[in-house]
Amino acid sequence: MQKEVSPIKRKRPPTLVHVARLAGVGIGTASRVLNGDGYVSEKTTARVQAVIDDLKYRPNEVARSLKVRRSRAIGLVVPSLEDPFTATCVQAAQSVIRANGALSVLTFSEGKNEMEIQEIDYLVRRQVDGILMIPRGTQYKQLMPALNQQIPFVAFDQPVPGGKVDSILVKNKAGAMEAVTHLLKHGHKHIIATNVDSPYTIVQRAAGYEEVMKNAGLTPVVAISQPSQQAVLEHLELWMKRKHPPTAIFSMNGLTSIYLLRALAQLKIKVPEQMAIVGFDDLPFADLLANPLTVVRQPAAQLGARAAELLFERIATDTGYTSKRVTLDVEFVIRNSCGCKET
Amino acid sequence: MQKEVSPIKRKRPPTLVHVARLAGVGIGTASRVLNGDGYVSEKTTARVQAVIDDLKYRPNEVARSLKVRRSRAIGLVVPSLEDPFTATCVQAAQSVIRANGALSVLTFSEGKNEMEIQEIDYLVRRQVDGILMIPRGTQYKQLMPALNQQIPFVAFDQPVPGGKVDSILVKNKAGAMEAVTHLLKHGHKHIIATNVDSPYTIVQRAAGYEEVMKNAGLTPVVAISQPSQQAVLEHLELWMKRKHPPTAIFSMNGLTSIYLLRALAQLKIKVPEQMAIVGFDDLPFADLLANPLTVVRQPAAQLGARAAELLFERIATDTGYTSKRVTLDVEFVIRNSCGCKET
DNA sequence: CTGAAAGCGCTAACAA
DNA sequence: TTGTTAGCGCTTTCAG
Repeated sequence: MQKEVSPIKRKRPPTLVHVARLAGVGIGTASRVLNGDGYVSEKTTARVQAVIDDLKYRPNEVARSLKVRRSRAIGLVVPSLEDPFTATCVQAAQSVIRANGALSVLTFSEGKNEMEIQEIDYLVRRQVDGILMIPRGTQYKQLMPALNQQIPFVAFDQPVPGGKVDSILVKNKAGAMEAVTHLLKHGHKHIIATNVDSPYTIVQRAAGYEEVMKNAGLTPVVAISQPSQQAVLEHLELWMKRKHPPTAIFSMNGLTSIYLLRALAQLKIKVPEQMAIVGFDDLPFADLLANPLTVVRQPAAQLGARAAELLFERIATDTGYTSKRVTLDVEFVIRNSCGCKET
Repeated sequence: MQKEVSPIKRKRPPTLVHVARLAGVGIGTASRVLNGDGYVSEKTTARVQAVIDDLKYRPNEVARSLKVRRSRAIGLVVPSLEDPFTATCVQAAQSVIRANGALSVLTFSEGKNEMEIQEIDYLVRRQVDGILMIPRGTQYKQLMPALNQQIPFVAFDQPVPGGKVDSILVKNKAGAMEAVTHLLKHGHKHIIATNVDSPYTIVQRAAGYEEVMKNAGLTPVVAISQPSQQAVLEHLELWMKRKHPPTAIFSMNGLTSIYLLRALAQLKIKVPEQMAIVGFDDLPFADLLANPLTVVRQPAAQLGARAAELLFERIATDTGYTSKRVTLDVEFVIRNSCGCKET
């Protein structure tokens, strides 16, 4: 008899063997009624089922996973839940994961490259059936070794550069162009684009901004600050001291918009009279802000859901790695920080 | 030889057996170097390690879990990530879970009782080592059968009524009392308390409200609306038509505050001049709102972290079920929706 | 120090 | 239809 070593003294839960014995059938038969497949006579089924109910038997999914070499678990790695945008994506992804009978294993990368690979590695050891991730710097060459067991993978929000990886993205550049064009219509000449960080999506948005500015014969200015309230404030003060201070700002993500709005309030710069703002990424209660923000809204829920769906498709067909790219439309939501009257 | 049945055609990743064979050692020895325990000579260790690196071998955690009967996974069930409060709790809990070398399995109950039990049942089958949950109606009698394998369990934000369950809570009643007392100081006589839902926490807050009102010789009015913008608006319209319309509202949770602020804006009721507001639960950008909200702030991150810590403590000591209750302090944050000048 | 062997709980042949 | 058997990949005695 095996001696109990762990500090866990609880008695062991019933197994299929117990069920089979009590029902007076073979373990194979018990398994069959459990899974509802194979041929089992009605009476046997009933008898086994009775024992299962009686014992409150719960099949051990870990054992099942080991045997069938599929865990029915999906790994989900995102930078953090701080950004409501991410929370929405995760929630939507989890719904489709759960609907597929799988469970989602949630992990955070803090947007750090090392953590991204480390977490993937961890998930691979846990034998997840697939991984969904918002990458923030992971390159194809780093991803592949981590995925050496050839686990289906889908990136969303940002792609993994350098190789064949499926990704679900939004129209970053087009959205940015629409935003900046709108500002142009309001007659602004000195528009700067800013952000607190500069991953892929921001680069795309900045490109859209630059293109529109150049086409209009204006000089684009992209300013990236440190991600802190203080840094954004200082940055803003500097800009205002210039010969031609900006009259409009294109804020390239949600968090940046927040910092900016605070900084503007501190410097008592009126929005939109003294400074027009258009942001990329909507905020939860943007309509209730002192300056209702005009934004390019990303379809966050759709993004997460589509990513999960694509992953399951890959798992089902086992198509190996492809580089399918789905690009979702964004929506321009006019409130009044851009100078438009509120509707 | 086993025929491959699943649609998965990928070749199987290396196992410990492969490692052992290639290193010319026994499988037990390979396992020992893998886990760094037991006595293994330096040279053997080196040899095995070399093969591991070479093969890019990744230990199969599922097999390990089955063998040692511990999964190093913690189940996390929350209503949804919609509320930023929950997102913060989850994020904090995940951090301590990950720091303990475990992974977190995230699941949503949508606040529905059936789903809560169903998800727990599911997690139990997956052999999680413990469960962390924000219960929304689950009773002790329902929880226990679901947990029949005696898995450590900690509730947070809300307790599980009717039995011995550890829980981490916040001072709902005291916080509410502070909020209402503050409103009283501003001279209000007609203060109503409202919410869009009425689970445990709200009942506690309402109790605090009622106590303060009664002590002040005033009549408490608790109004619960349907959880929709429209319903809240209609409710508000009705109140305003009364003989003595409220001059102040105690909004008992974050989402309700949002709905209320919108309704107030639509009816063009000025905050705080015509209507003072104090909310329970802070909002992410409450300071940037048109009416910076005075709130009772809950220590969301601490709540999630403490819950996870308590769970690991229970797992380590396997103390069985107790009914430890930790009650965290809340913080009263004065902005200006209550009538105070902004600082 | 190291190898062999016995399972963890379950599924999927394969016989009966 | 049903019972038996052989593992899934790993840890942990138990001998050597």
